[in-house]
Amino acid sequence: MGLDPVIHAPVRLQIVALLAAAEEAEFGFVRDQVEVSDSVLSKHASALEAAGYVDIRKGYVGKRPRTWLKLSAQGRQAYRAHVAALQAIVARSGLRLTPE
Amino acid sequence: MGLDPVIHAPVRLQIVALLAAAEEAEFGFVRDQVEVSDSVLSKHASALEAAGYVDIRKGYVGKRPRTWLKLSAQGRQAYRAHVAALQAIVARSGLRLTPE
DNA sequence: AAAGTACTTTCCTTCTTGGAAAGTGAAACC
DNA sequence: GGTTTCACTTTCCAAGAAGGAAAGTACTTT
Repeated sequence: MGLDPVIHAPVRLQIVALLAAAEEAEFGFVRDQVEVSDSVLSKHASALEAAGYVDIRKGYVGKRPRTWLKLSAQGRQAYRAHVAALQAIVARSGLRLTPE
Repeated sequence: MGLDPVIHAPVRLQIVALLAAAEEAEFGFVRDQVEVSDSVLSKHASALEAAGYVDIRKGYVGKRPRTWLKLSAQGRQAYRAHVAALQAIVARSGLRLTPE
């Protein structure tokens, strides 16, 4: 039916949509935007990485560790396909998922 | 975050979107469109009814029993809100969930 | 009486999630 | 040097969701 089970969970949809908008996002930024705990984001990020949808990069800001997340090409494509599937479902109802 | 957990599950989203398009739909029609078994549709329909989102009407066609499902006003509103929430999330990514 | 129709319910097993808390490794503080 | 803190990660656990299979229900049809 086209919906991607890896992306469909509410938290993951939010993470992926957020990442789709940016090149890369910091772990802490995503955590705050999506409003989840460290552990929950960490788990979802790992799951998305395992699926090949997200690349996790570790580095430093000054001397402090920092983690960045970004959508892989595969993740971007999967997200687009997922949104298209949502669109197809919602379009059946006559709604358009478009603002205003 | 606005997504309605009752509606969000893939099968339920499909059911609700389908019902949103019509006045009423027959059980068998919905089952075939959504491609689930009798038991799965029956359970989801009951869950949606318990949430107050769907009205289940039983009647006959000739002498054979038949069940119709329809979105309640509350269900329609919840669906609209859910779609708006999806829209809000997806819009962040720059996508629009609009066809073409 | 037996079989079929149109679902409904129960049973059971699996998957997913989330919160809480402990763990890790490096850096900063006293 | 020992203790905290920071930035996550992992483990533990308990709860809820979901689906398939199969049995059940209430009639009707053959």
